[in-house]
Amino acid sequence: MRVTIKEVAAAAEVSAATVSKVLSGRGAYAVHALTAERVRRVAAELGYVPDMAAKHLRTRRTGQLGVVLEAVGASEPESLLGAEAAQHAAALRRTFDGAIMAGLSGAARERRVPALVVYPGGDMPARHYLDGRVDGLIVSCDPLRGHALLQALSSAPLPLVALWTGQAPAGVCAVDVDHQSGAAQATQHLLGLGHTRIAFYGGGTHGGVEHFRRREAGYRQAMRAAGLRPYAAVHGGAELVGAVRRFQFSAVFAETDLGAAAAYQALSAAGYRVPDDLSLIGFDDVQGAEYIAGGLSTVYHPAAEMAAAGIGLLLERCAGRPVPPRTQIAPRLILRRTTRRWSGP
Amino acid sequence: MRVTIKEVAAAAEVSAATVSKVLSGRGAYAVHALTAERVRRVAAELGYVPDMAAKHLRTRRTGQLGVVLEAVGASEPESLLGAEAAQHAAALRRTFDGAIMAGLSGAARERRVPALVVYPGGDMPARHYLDGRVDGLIVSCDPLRGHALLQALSSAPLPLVALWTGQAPAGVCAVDVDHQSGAAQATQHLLGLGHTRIAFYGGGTHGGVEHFRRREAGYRQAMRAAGLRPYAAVHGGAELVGAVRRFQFSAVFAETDLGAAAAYQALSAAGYRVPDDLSLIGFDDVQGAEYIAGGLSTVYHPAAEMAAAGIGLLLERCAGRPVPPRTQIAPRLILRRTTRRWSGP
DNA sequence: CTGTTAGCGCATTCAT
DNA sequence: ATGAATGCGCTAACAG
Repeated sequence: MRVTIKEVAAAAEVSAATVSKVLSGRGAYAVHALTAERVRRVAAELGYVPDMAAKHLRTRRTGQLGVVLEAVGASEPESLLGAEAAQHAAALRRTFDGAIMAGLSGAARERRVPALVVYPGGDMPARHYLDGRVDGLIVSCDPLRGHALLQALSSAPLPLVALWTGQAPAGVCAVDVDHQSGAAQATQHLLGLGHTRIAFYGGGTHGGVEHFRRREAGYRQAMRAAGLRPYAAVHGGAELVGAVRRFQFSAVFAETDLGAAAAYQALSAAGYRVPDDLSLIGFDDVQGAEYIAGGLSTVYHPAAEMAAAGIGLLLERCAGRPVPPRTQIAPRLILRRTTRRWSGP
Repeated sequence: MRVTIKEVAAAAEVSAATVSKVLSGRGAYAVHALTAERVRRVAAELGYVPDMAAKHLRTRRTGQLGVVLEAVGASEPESLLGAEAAQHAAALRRTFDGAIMAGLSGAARERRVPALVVYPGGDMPARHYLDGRVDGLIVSCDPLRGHALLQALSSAPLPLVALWTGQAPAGVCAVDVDHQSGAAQATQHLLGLGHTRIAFYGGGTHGGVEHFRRREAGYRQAMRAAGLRPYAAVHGGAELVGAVRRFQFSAVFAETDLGAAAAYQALSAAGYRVPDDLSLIGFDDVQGAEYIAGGLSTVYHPAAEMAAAGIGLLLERCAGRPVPPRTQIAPRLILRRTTRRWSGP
């Protein structure tokens, strides 16, 4: 059987309350230094480990955070996305969920809060997060879906932080990557290289998704800021090749790295060289980006940083402190070998 | 305040004990059908949610599983791997952690067990998993490290399942991908295509790592089974090009997809065409593999399936049932466009 | 500074 | 078939 606080108390010849004060009180209670020292020593000798279940019951706090990963383990993506896009999206989401977990890991470990990963199953309503298991919830929304899950969860009287979204329900703290700024940075880099005829490659299946809309908005914003008229998004390899011919594009900004890889394949097949004939830049810095098109320049997608920020915010909220309702994490440019100064036609 | 079992009891005009029997007893107690029905209805009306902390304290079981991700959030990889390899490894691990989480997700959600993700921090010894938070532990070992963590954890009197390893300490259930079989499949595929001069590309920084050793073993096994003498592993782009010249290789099996991407770059730069001059096959099916070398044929790495199997095994152990000490998950070949029948020199 | 008392919400005897 | 009593291990008041 496990050793309890009582046994420690007996061995240290103090009361259980004193042991509790020493071992768990945040210094709020005054205990004689020698007594405290003795208690600690005895506890260590006995291998005492406080029982969390009992502590939780008493304090009504678990110190655990719930992580709701909408993306990972999503069950019916096909119906929303179409089969081929679904496979694509699944791989991407896994990657980002990995980054999310990494970000949570760093932040949560630093602060010593375990994260309880709960999965939004069909029949697992919001109430199930209210069973006293967690002190707060961090929700990694699937940008490819709506906000239904978030909506459902937001009715819960728990501190809530939403990841991957800029527009959370009232009372929910939203954290997102600043897609627009990232896209603007990419476009500005191309502009700074002397390109003016810059294509935006994207807008296909993802059409209505917030993130991709904002990437396109970043492109348009940067173009306009440079006094240029943005081009309409082009999607599909054949269409891109056609558009390059028609508009004499000297650069392509693809809304994702995988899009950039597809663009590169189409362009190469059509005889264009990157970066000699065309500069190419992506978004995400996915694993392997270094091998796309001989080393894809891209925008690093700070998913892990976003997750870490989310944990920080959630803990603030759990502590009852106010937090900003919206936070944006800025991506940054990663320059490799697919962009080059424009040297004329 | 939350509604407790007592309030439900009062509203349903029964005792708290009866409510407990109805709502949580596994049918072991006899309760009149009508009473039970009334209790359930009242509970639903009141929005009663059982308090987990209290339940855990009473039953000494949490229904939660601990997930220890050694890879994600690993803190000092550089010292073990060297800087450039570390970056490489970090990206890879994030991907696989994503897959792990996806696998856990599917399995755990299905069985309605939340997973508590805990991070192996420097000062978080095995005892910390013994505080009654979890019923069992699933440990995703970092193949690039040793078994130190697993060793430390295995002293805990908790059901333990180790992922990513074939050689767990006694009493620990080990689950791994069958790297050797995967590598043998890849090599056999090449052999079936008529290739006999097949290079194994790998063995660099990863030299001593179990997984990569087993991939090489798979290659050697398949070669020998075909009556051929395996070649020594070659590592590095320049070395590969030299070896291709010297040994007249017609095919290359790379121990990882990223290795295949690097091999492809070196080979292309040296004027070799894939698959016209050389067939190429990788291992992992990483995200973007479809864009490597125009569509890399590779071995799918069933990380998610492994994780799912691990959860299943852990739950069996938690239930006290016996489980096989070792489980191997078979990878499968994914054929894309980098392998071709050998048509002579 | 320390000990005593009193639950937290629930599941489980044992009566009835 | 149901209810009263008991305690899981711990912490928070309060009294000394």
